Amino acid sequence: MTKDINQPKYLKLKEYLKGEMLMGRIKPGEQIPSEHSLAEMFTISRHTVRKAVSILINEGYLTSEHGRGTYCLDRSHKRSTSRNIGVITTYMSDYIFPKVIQGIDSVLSQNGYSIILKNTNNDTINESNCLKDMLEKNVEGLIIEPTKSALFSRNLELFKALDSCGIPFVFIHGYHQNLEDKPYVILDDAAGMYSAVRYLAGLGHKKITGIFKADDIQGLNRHEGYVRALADSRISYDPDNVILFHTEDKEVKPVNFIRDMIMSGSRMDAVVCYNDEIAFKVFQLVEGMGLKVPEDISITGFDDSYLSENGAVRLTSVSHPKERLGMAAAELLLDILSGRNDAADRWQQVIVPELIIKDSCKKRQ
Amino acid sequence: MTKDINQPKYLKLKEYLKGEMLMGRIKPGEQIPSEHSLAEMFTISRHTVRKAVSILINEGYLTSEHGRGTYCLDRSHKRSTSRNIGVITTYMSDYIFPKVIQGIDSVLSQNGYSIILKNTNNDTINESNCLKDMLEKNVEGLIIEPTKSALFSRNLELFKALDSCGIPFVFIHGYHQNLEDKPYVILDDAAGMYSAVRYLAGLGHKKITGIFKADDIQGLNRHEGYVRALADSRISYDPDNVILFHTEDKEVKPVNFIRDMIMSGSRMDAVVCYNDEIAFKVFQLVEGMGLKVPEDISITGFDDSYLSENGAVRLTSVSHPKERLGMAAAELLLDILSGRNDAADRWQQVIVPELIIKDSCKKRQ
DNA sequence: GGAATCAACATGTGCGTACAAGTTGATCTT
DNA sequence: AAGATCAACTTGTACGCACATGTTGATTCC
Repeated sequence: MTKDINQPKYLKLKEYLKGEMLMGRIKPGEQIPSEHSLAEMFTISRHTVRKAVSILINEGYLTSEHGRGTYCLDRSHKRSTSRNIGVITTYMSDYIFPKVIQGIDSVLSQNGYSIILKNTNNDTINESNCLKDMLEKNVEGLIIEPTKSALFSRNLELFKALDSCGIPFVFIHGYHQNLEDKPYVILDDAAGMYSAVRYLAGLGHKKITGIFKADDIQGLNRHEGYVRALADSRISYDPDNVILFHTEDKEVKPVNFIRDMIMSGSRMDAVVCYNDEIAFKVFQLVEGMGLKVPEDISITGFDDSYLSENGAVRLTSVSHPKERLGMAAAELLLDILSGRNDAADRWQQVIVPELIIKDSCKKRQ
Repeated sequence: MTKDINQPKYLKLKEYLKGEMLMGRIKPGEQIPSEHSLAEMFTISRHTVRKAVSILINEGYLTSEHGRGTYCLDRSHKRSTSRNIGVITTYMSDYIFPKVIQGIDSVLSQNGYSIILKNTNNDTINESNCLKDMLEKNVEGLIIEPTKSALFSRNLELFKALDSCGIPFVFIHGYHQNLEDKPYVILDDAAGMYSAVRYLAGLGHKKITGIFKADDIQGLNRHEGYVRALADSRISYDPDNVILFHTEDKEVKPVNFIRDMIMSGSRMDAVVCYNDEIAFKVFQLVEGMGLKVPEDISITGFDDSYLSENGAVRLTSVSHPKERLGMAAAELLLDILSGRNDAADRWQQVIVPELIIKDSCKKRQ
């Protein structure tokens, strides 16, 4: 090991900095002196400092942040360079998915990443296969809409495998209850449903039927908001007035239930629905039975989708910032990837939706 | 994916050089122009050239030898069986995209492939970047919805590069006119529009306004079907009765035109629209002006999307087997990949759509 | 007390220059 | 003809300057 005294200056500086880091005198996360001060310290030009630093950035020792400074990186695991991010959704419908994926793509593609897309069709076994595929494909990170998130995840081992491979992941829309300490970006579903029910109560409605999805956490949270809003409105909770459905019977159970309730003569004042898809089905059913919305029955949806906008009656719905949600998840993942886990207070992001009042609710006569 | 036109100069040069190499205009082993001459060619400083070159050296594209020159490296060892298929669409909207991607995914995932998804936002420059990305990511094949397919493709070299890398691709929805010998799966757009116009003529309508997109081949073909149907119905073609629009003015031009025509007193009997999005906009405009659909004006859409189903009046539209189209493209690509190109007679698939008659057209009094 | 502003400082981009040092091929010398 | 020399090219190192752009925290203003 000959220490060539005639090394170029930029190599000398590079070796010095690398040595400081390898010996632990500069620790991961720590800021190194600014380019200007390094230039002064070594009596070389800033240009030469930048050359030394750029090599160390390329070798994965440093990272620099515009306007802030240059920082020592954690080199415990070497980075892969596939520049691919896996995205696992539950569905690829025209309902929420397109805008969310647009948001994700706009951020990722701008940062040179590509999306590998998979969907589970809300089936736990498919989720397991998707995760295995992603592990094989050496993606650099994952954005996951959890499947059947109301239940404890059966794929816990696979998520742990992601951890041990150093592949970070961000949940979107919800999270598994046994993975609640992981990063996620979700809506405040309870608050959204709360505002819808409070609004209907304020219009004088007493018998407010609720339709909720029972196999994902969004459904449970929306139900919780429903319960809280009833209590705060001094309306007693009636289990017979609540319909819980699963993915498998979403096409039939809600409408059958509402039809039976109306035909048996016990008509409700209003229906709050898990989402616009259900609300739209209920709307079509009610109008098909000769009743008028909102004159006879008020209806609210959730997600503020095209279904709430394009129909014969515009549905009052709870907003869903779909694109923003996707962008937030992508940005969070990129932050984690770049080692900026100082953003621990941004790991769990909850976006509060708003009630968008349109034409499907009316004061009770 | 927004393509920043204000890229730094060194990035522009980097992208240029990378593109030349990916397209095979600079071959492995070949020497690139000297730093001095590149600086002259791009009227930038040598310093900036060096910055661009140093990035490409780091990425493994180039190697430089002191005193001799800088040379293109062989990147062939990068290729392997990734089990990834690239999918490039024009948009990621909720309109047609979700069902097409569902169809593609259902076939590909069943065969163990994953989708790498990108979209061009119907911008040729973005298409170029998407193709370059895909070349780098060693996908095994590509499904491409062409961008601005009415024009000759400006990315011919990149498509040729795909060929020379042995990466097969299938066009969907349309094809570039200078790539018409490549495999594709498309709709018979002319036949679809023909049936809509013939139907309206059969209802007694004489003045049938047509709205067509002029920058993709679907629009041109639908226009052609319109022209043929008028001729076969013995209605003379009136250029003032036809509106052509581009991606960039789709939001304003069609509706403004129709509004002006109605306000100037020259009302049309019927409007055939490029797609349901336009038809829905026209529908909202017409009703907003106090006219009734279909009593006063008949309207047809195209694509048989949710927009034709959920509105106050169900729009008569031309079917679009979105999911089947995606599946057909994926199956064709898999056939080509497995070497079954004996199916040369299946390389160009044209699916004939049908007119779906609903409630937005009526016999002329 | 909170919002807006701004100066100081960080990195990023880009130009100019100069000279060092390795390679090549033509020319000169013997 | 063989070897030395040298001019003309290449890339490598190093300096200087200017301005753009992003971040931060102190200050000011309402």
